[in-house]
Amino acid sequence: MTPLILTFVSHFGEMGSRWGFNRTVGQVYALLFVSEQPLHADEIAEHLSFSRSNVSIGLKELQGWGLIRLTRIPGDRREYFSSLGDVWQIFRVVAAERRRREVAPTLTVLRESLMAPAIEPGDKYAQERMREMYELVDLANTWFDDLQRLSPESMAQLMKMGAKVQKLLNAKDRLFGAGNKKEEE
Amino acid sequence: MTPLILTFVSHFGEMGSRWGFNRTVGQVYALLFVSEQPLHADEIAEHLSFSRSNVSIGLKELQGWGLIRLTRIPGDRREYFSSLGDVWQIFRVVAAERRRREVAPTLTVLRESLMAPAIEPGDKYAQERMREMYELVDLANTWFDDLQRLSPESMAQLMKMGAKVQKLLNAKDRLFGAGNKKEEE
DNA sequence: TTGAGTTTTCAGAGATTTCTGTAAATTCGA
DNA sequence: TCGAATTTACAGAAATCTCTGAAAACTCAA
Repeated sequence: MTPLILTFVSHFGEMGSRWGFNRTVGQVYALLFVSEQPLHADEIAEHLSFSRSNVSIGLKELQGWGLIRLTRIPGDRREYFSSLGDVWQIFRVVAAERRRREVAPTLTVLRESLMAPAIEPGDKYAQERMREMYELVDLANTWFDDLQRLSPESMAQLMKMGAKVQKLLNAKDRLFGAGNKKEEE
Repeated sequence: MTPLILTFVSHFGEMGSRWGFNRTVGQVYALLFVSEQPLHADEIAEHLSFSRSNVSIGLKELQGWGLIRLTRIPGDRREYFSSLGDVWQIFRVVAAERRRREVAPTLTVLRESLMAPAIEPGDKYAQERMREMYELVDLANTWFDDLQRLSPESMAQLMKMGAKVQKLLNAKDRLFGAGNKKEEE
């Protein structure tokens, strides 16, 4: 590995834990991301100085995330892996997976807590706060889910607009009427 | 603690690790979030069966995040804490903090790697991939930063619109011309 | 300034997560 | 079916993270 790649790979190892996977997984992914050719497990283990089995587990997890692709090379029995090609697709996969792991369970608990009867004193206030949280998280979650259906081009356009989207919303209100809830939902 | 609150608090403990803080911190925050009155450290320690010092550290971290507020009650020397009132504000704080902790360091490493000369074979390809990643992460990061300046009302309006924002973008292009890059950047 | 009430610090115990090496399982050509 | 190449499972070692209890530090009224 070149020093340039080493820096990148190490950083991804450190950040990995913040992103929901461990150091090994982060480094394996980073290495595949910047590799022009697909790599097999032994190459990866050697480059990163990890045990072969550790790499094996990491590769399995990355396949679980859907972030790497298995490639077979004719005449070679080993399994070769490469990263997903398009960064937008990676973005989508990671966002979807994090929603599934971080957000969905919380929504379930909140929903169940809101359905439960408020028996003891304090429950009613607690449920009010939980409802606020539920509504916001649900809204944001659905929104991201919607957005990821947009093409990369549309996403980029929207993002570049940044807060100017506000102006567009105002313009829309002027044109079509702000009070028309049907239009919005 | 009532069973309802207990469920909520436990869940936040479990999820805490996914959200960048540990079980103690998650539970302390959850408890404060659903408490009508501010609580002091001993109450929290007793409710959650944590050691007093553990709670102290947790409270400090939450103050670091800016998620709780210290309230002094006249005639009582103890420090009382309460959660931020508005869920939108909480959302903003958490999003900003995660960008700072998770995204900013990655952008720095990527930027530095892109500035470095590509010496060895493979570096050039690696830098190409890093550039793609940098551009996307930077764009998304700036976008979130922009968005959080919107009022909760505007945010809610935007979110409820979901993918329909696409239509608005198309309408804008028809009205003002799609090729006008100046408008978009 | 004192001292009771309160908060913070921190070393080490305990728990959890990560990683390795070995062994078992799988795959596939012959 | 056999056996060589490869992948996977898993028990325990190593590393890391979390939590506690005791003691130090701080705060404020008297």
